Amino acid sequence: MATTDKASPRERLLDAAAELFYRDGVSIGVEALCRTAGVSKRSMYQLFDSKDEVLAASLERRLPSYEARLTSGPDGAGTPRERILRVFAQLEQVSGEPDYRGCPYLSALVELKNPEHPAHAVARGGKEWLKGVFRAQAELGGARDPELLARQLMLVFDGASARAGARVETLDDGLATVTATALLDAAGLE
Amino acid sequence: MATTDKASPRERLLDAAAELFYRDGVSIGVEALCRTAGVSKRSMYQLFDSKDEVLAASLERRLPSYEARLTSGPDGAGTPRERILRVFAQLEQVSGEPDYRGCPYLSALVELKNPEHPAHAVARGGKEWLKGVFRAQAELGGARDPELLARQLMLVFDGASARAGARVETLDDGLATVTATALLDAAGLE
DNA sequence: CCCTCGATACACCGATCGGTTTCCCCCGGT
DNA sequence: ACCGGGGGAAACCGATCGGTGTATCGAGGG
Repeated sequence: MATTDKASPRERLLDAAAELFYRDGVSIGVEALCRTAGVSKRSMYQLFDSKDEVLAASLERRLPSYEARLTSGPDGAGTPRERILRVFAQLEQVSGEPDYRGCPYLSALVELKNPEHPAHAVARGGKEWLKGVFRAQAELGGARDPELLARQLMLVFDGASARAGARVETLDDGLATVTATALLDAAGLE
Repeated sequence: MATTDKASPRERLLDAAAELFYRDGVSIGVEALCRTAGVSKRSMYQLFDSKDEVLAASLERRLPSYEARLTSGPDGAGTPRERILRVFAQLEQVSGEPDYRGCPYLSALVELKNPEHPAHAVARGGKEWLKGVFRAQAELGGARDPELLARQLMLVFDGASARAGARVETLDDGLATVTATALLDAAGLE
């Protein structure tokens, strides 16, 4: 197993949590979590206060790689339009993988109806970050209303990831990029 | 209680299930469900084969009113553009209610990761119906690519409902209608 | 009047939930 | 060689999970 080899118990727990939480939803049991992480329940509970904290920490840990993947490409290069469209192209690409289940942060927000849940704030942060990226590029590109454009792009991004993850839509024909492009054009982005 | 008065056990169960499932997610227990429905577990299990079937049936039961609400307005009237935008206006309106938690069918699709779940098919049906409405109006309105436009509108609809339900976005300034309008224009709808 | 049938209450099933505690082993320090 | 402590295995906690078995009740129809 990839997550069972040599790594600190903390890392093994966080990796296993990210995977199981993503695949099976919030209903992972502590038992199953610790079993696949190769860590005893006792150790888990002295590393974290509760299962909820483990979930929050696991979402937080994935943030950097999540952000890196979405904004990947020839480093720092490209026009604002290209940078924005690259996010949607990445989404289209990853959504084709057979075990794709949608954006983990959106799933968390939908599943954790209680906004007080520690993981809820982390997920909100992830979403806020992406919106910030869109907004910054919208400003750079001279969009008429950068904030509005960023919010519109988030609708498309979350709608696309949710629908693709639920297998009621397919993105591999460029649906997301073509939709985003229409909005960029309408917003007057260069 | 609204759902506890006089109605068949079946109806009381279905109503309670719709409410609890929507408010608390898939994790409602059979015990709590039956308690709030005022129906004994024994009765529930001779009306339905399993809890999953109750959930599927409750989603199915709500379909007609769900469809009616989204397409409401001066009956049969309006241009295709107006008919489409009315759906988004309705979404914006209902999303303002304090206990709005997003489209129940999208939530079901996200929470029930297993596509074999009986409720999964029902939820897919609800989504397919709305897409069909969009497509039909897109054709009537002479859109360049009705199928594409319908899929784009679904992205916006689901993104908007998910984000509003998760309280990371607010629709009351017309975000959904303005975004849909941009896509209608880009698609060449009359 | 009685009898059946639908519905109820409630105990019960094994499994699992999140979380705690106990016991023991092993490893490092001296 | 000895001792201390951290971590793992597993028992244990009360609660709840989805689901069933049983006995009772009450209303309606012959």
